[in-house]
Amino acid sequence: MQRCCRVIVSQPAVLRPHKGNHAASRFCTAGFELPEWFRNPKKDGDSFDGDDHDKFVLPIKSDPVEERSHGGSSKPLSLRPEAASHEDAEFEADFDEASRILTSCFASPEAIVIAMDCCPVRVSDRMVDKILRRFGSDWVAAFGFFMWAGAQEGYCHSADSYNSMVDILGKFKQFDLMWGLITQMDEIGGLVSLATMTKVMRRLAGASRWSDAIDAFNKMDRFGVVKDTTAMNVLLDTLCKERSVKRARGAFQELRGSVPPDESSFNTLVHGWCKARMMNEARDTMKEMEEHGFKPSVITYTSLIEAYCMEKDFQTAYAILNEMRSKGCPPNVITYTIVMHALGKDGRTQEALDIFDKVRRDGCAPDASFYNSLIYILGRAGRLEDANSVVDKMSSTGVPPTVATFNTLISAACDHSQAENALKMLVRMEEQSCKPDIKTYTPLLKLCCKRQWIKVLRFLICHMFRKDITPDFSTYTLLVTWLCRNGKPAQSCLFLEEMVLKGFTPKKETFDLVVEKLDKANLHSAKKKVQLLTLRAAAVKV
DNA sequence: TGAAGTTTAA
Repeated sequence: MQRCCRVIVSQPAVLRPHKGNHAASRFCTAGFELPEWFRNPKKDGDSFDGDDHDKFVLPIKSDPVEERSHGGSSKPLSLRPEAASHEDAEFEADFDEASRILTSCFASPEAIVIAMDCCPVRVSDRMVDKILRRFGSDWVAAFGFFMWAGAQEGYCHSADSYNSMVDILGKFKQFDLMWGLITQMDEIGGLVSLATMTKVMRRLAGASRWSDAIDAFNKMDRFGVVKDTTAMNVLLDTLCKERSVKRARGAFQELRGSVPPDESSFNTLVHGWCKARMMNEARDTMKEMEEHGFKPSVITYTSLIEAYCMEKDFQTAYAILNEMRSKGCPPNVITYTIVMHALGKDGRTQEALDIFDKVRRDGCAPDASFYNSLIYILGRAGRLEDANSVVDKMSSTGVPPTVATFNTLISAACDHSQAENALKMLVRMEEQSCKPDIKTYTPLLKLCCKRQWIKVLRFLICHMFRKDITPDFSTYTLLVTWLCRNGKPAQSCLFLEEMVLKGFTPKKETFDLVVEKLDKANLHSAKKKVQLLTLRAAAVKV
């Protein structure tokens, strides 16, 4: 078992929110306005880069730039909108306190339990849910809190909380701990459900432990979860999505005697073959499907079309579209989205836009994903104005923009160096109560690294934290590598440290790059630190 | 997150 995987090293304050939350408040006001220094980066000699070349920490006491932009008012900015009620205020205060403790560095979940014992935080389902969401990328913190909460008098974890925790442990490959939790859920009685086992199977397969995923399916009736068609389909889908369609077929052949397949079982397999570009097998499965009395549906054909689109074989894709129409199984928005998107990606912009007319001719209503794809294509083609006007069209046709809409626009703006427009989009999201996700920030973070806008970067990370979004593995990798490549090895190093502390294992190339750049910059002590981290990360991996 | 589609990214 791998409990004490974290080591105590000095905490890089890259994401340190304690005191932290309050530091965040200076950046992230309730209404979220762009700071003055962002709008006028060069004013008063202030640049995006700003200060803090090596000390890349959140401002704790005061930030003159921020104060200036708010008229130097001494009133501290509030962290969040006024709490709706007294209970809400108490909840938020407790949440901040728990969050503060969890953000300190602990060697093990047990150490967190001890630390938490000294604090008077009130536990509730809501609290556990929010903590697990915020610390979903820090399994030691999440699990420590979870254990502590479970031991509080008068409180029992809900099945949902258990499931979230199972998922987090699985995400970090803490499979022993994960199974321990499942046993606990089973002992309490009736808490293990298909939802739980779905997470288990997906995380195991995601870690390339396909046979363990199949074993998990096989033994799930021991926990009172029925091995029915729905459950089998989850297993098949998991194996297909996690790069093992052959194992999916194997499992299917073994199970079909005891579990009756349905239309989705076959569609799942067809899709699996298509994703693996094994078209003969896909066609064979379609035949088999018909022998079982299931006619191939829009879903089946759409999978085929997608595979041909990925191959850029648009001729065949068009031929299948016609075949579908003639067979009385007309394509739908999803089918068209796939074709349009692939055309756009291939640079065939006009042909892609023609699909829009086809959709209307076929009388099928565009949905948000379809529009999002259209926006993506326009953005890629540099037609940002047009892309923005699609959003207006969406709203006018009763299809509200989604996170992906904004993310696509932000990404397009960043790609065309329109940083301010991208940032304004964040404001628009806030205005429209559209919750950002990690994909919202990635292009912005990358742009900041490229431009060496350390201050904006810090601002964004703060903003993310307030939204309960923490960098994932690829975001950390992006931050580390792009900062390194752009002459900010010291800051890059801090993110690398943070990344390891959160339980992520950076790739060897990432370490090598940082060491190389630190060396070139004569930052020897930082280099030594990174070399130590490399060893520790390797130890964690075992 | 999951029987098909959109946004990040090396």
